[in-house]
Amino acid sequence: MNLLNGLNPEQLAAVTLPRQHALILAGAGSGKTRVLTTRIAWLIATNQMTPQQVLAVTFTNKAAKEMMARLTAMLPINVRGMWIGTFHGLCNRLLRTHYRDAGLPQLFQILDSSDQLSAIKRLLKSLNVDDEKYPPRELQHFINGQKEQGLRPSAVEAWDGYTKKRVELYEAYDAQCNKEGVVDFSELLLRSYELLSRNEALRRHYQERFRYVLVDEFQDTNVLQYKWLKLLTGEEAAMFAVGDDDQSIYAFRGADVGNMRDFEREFKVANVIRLEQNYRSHGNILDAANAIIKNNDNRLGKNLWTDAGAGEPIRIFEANSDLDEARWIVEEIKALARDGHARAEIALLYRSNAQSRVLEHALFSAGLPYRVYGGLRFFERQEIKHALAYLRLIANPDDDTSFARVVNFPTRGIGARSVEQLQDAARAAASSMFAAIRSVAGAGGTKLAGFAALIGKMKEVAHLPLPELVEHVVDLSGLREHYKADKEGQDRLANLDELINAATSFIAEEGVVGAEGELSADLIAFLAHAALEAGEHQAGEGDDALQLMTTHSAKGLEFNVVFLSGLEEGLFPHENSLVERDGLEEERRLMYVAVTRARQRLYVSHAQTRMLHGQTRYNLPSRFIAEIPAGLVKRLTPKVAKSFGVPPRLTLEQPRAAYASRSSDSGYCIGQTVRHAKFGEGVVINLDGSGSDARAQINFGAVGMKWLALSIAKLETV
DNA sequence: ATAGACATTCTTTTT
DNA sequence: GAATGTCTAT
Repeated sequence: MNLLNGLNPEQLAAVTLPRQHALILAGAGSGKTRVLTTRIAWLIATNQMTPQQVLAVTFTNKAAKEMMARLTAMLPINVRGMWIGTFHGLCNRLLRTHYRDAGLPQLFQILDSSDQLSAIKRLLKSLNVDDEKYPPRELQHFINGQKEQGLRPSAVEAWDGYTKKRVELYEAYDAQCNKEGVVDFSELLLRSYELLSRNEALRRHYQERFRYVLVDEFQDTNVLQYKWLKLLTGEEAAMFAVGDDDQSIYAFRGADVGNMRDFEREFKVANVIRLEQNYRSHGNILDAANAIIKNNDNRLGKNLWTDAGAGEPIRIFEANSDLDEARWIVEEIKALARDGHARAEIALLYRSNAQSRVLEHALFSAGLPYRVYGGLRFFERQEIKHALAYLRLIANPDDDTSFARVVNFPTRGIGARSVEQLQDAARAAASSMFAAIRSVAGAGGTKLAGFAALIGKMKEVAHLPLPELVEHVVDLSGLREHYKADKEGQDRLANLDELINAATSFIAEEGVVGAEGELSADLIAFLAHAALEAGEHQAGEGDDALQLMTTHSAKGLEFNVVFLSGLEEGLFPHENSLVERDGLEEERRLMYVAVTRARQRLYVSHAQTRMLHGQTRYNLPSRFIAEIPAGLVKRLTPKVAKSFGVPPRLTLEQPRAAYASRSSDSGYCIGQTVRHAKFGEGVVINLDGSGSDARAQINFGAVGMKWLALSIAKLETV
């Protein structure tokens, strides 16, 4: 059968496995996605199952899409109706179908992480809880952590008062969500898990339906996801789990590699298939990756090999500063481009998003086109979130998070005072803020009624096709006018137009056909889409641009050339990881993932000094560099060694003249006395940045030491 | 009620 | 360096 052509023996064994539980340990670049999709295609093509009988779960929308695209290419089937998707996407589908049984309103809305955070802040405020003692972020982490283990408040073990209080808050948070008809990400999972475990008929239905359950990136599943999979697999279906323990890099958000061992044991997996032949990288790169990961103790064990040649050595570069590093990368890229490398085949990877700035700056000045992945997503931009909040209120006026977001944006004379009154009224009536509007009297009440009328007006056009509805909402809400008046609002205006486009293409791609209700089903689907797929909705997709991203988001991708920058202690491995349990091992796996992204050439660089959080840091080279065998390495020295001069380090021993030169453009110099309206007299002890970014550290004596932005702080010279 | 000035805080990774 | 929060002047 030609589907199976070109598979190696292990891949073939995995693809054609009989209907039994299986664990596939798939190393980086070993053709994991191919195995997964070919297996589905093979099972269908050989009539072992119908397309309806498969459940395939991935972590990212990208992976799900790719799977569907490949399947379409292999088989003449319509993948639209198949249960292939992310955990969250599939749970959403489940809950939309069985909303009543799940105890949810039909039009429940999904909170993304930032919505969740503001919901928590609102909760703490309404309960008068000290947010110093219970930081919202920390509480969010706590709540999600419990949910990801499948624990409702009543099931959480709390021994100390602090935890008890947090559990209480968890309970109150859940109550608030229920009242408002919203669910957060982890709730999607937990809610559908509970739905299926409590409702026997429903569980049977799905267990009988799915004969094959396939899971991608199994090493990234958390406890709840594993339980969810177990439930759906039931007694009859066979679970096919593909994963790589060496690429487990999401423990920080609850992923539990232990699931791989548990799965093997609990499902009595008879044979574990290892895919160890790598089709991606040259030998040296693979050897380096193997050497690095060998330093981890907790491994299931596996060694990648390739029959491609050794290839090029790994190039290591030490820069004086982060700026230097960026400029060096630019020079190398220019040289690569001259040799005919496509820019899109070159990736710049870094550990944390903050590091992209310097690189972007250097690329921009050099006129090299680039594309940054991650960072601010389209649906996370404030103007988009505002527009979506209006749309959500149309669907569900009880969504207080959305309500609070836009009740006074654009400003319409409803201040903090009125909102507070409204919140009190809502609490007294145990209703949503929207429902409590009528009970607020006075001027504030009139304004609020006006807002309610505005939402009402939007509802009147809700039957229109989605793109038109969005357009009306953008206009009626006053968002368009507001950003038009804002001199820096042009980008935001463009994004709002882009939202209308997004609605158009959403309808074209996955529009619900013929839905003619008072509220379009398209709207609900679109809102879910916006929350679940924050979206790679970025320009420049097709261009030949350099690829910039974090090492995390590079997982699953590959490039001919990879630059791995900022390989410094404290940065990579990240300093926070050193105090976390098994943190260093996770960092090392991340390094392993990063290295194995490269096909032909790998650069590794680090800098002696780096600006971070507005401070200069002096970092040692990362321990991971030392873990690469010397025989695989070529150390590079700058071609024009002295041309990238770094400013001299400031030390007390240096003569005053050194300071004078640094200070020239800010108008201040070190040692100068200044007066601040509030802090009084002080002495400049350090200067930093230039132009509008210039800052000064000033010692105000008894008042203390302050860093002030010179463009903002009004300083008098004395 | 609102806008703007300013300080403080918090920085890993993200479905 | 950003994003958020707080304070002050209008």
